[in-house]
Amino acid sequence: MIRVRFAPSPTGALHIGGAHTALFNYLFAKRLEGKFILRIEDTDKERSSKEYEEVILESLKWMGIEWDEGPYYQSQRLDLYREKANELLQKGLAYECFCTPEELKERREMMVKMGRPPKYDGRCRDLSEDQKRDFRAKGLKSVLRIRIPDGKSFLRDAVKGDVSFANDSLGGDMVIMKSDSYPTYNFAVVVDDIDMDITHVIRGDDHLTNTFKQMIIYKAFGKELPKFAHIPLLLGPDKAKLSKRHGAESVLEYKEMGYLSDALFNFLSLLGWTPKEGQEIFSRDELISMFCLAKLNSNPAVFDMKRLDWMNSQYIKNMDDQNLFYLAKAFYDKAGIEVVKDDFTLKAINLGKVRARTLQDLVIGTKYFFVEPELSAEEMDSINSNNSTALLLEKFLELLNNGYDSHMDLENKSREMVASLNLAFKDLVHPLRLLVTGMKVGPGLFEIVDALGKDIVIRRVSKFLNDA
RNA sequence: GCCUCCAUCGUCUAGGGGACUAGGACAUCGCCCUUUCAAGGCGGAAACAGGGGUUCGAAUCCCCUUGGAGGUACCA
Repeated sequence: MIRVRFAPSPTGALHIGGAHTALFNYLFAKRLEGKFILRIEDTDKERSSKEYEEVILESLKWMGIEWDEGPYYQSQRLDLYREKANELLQKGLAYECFCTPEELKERREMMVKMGRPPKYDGRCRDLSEDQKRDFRAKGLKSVLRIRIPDGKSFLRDAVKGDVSFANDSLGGDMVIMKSDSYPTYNFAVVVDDIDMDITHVIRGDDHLTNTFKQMIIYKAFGKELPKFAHIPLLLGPDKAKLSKRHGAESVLEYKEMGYLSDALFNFLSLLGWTPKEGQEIFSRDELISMFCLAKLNSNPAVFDMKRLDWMNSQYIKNMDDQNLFYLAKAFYDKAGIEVVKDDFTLKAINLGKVRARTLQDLVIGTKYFFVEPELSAEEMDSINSNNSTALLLEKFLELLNNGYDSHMDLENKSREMVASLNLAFKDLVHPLRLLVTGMKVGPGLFEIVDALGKDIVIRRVSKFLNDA
């Protein structure tokens, strides 16, 4: 049974990079009918918060990344880590260290200054019982460090291929239990991954060094390694690791901007992976059925908003009007526009969806269906500047009152009318559009008029004619 | 500094020794359509970082250089 995990730490919202990692874990698990486990890594007492944790769960749900097990909380598994750490202590594979953070920092800086790589010097490796007693008597708290053996470690990574790493450059014997008797990240991860029978660890490239540290811990426990897959990081336009500096980065922010979960899911899947040449739009099921770890790219990808916009617009324009309504409802609400699901609203959505990149765009582009447009003085002037406008509008209202079969029919009748007056068609269309929608751009005018209905159009046009 | 990873159009990528005149998509430009803006259709411009090898033959394999990224904590 394949078992993978996504293990965010609740020290911030779920960001796009995290979602990308979660997504690949999810696709992999689904493809091989395995389990996707969610684990909250909240061993940083200072920075972890319940709020962030909730945001992460909500983000995953919105993305449609459902977990099969968990969430497990590391903060509730402290006894296990202590027990396992003690095991290593008993075996002599770990030892107590009384160096203070200040001392360590000082020594590190010194080493860097001397042009040497910063590394713990192992001075507490072989303390005598007397020495330890002295330290404790002075009130010093100890951490537990694991001994890092000499030599080189080899990793067969599912996406990177073979990587080797000298244990010597791992930074010296590493801390596994902090002085507050909480486990460190690397230790808790390994204890949990072993305990939870994780078979494949799929995580960001930035963990590559951690993997080599963790391999030491696996070895200390005499456990088999899971398969590792380090997927490339997502980059911002400046090619640096995607972060807050690049603007929107949290998953929920994309939701609020009006991106569809399906579109983001699709878009993120194609960052670092090509399921099939010549196709860009894939359903979740297609992505799951085609997923293959070995086909992931090993080079990092830039997160391109323009491409996301395009993909989102594809999903919007191909979605049926009813479903789009359900998704857009929240955005109308937020804009203070009251909408109900009726033919009128669905027609508005149908006309608007072709030119919307986001749900926000859709709301802006269909607002005039629900709210009387307001024209600026400048726009009024532009309408008034042509002295045949009033005549054209009056004639148009007559046509409208006389009835028509379809928007095509109405358009033909309008063209004939304008031609009979020897005037230009655009002199009718542009002012009419502005009066009816308050905008200079949008769907076909006669489709709008038809969808809006006679009453609304007559009201908006007459208001202008009467004021003039 | 040291360690590790990475390197094809601006961006996402196809490519795993000859099918490459390097293909597709987004973005961009032009044209068509047209009452506008989109959408759609058609077309254009646009890349193998550089240098050495290996080979009859290299975008593809190896090495070096350069560039970029990540890591280097009692953070995760």
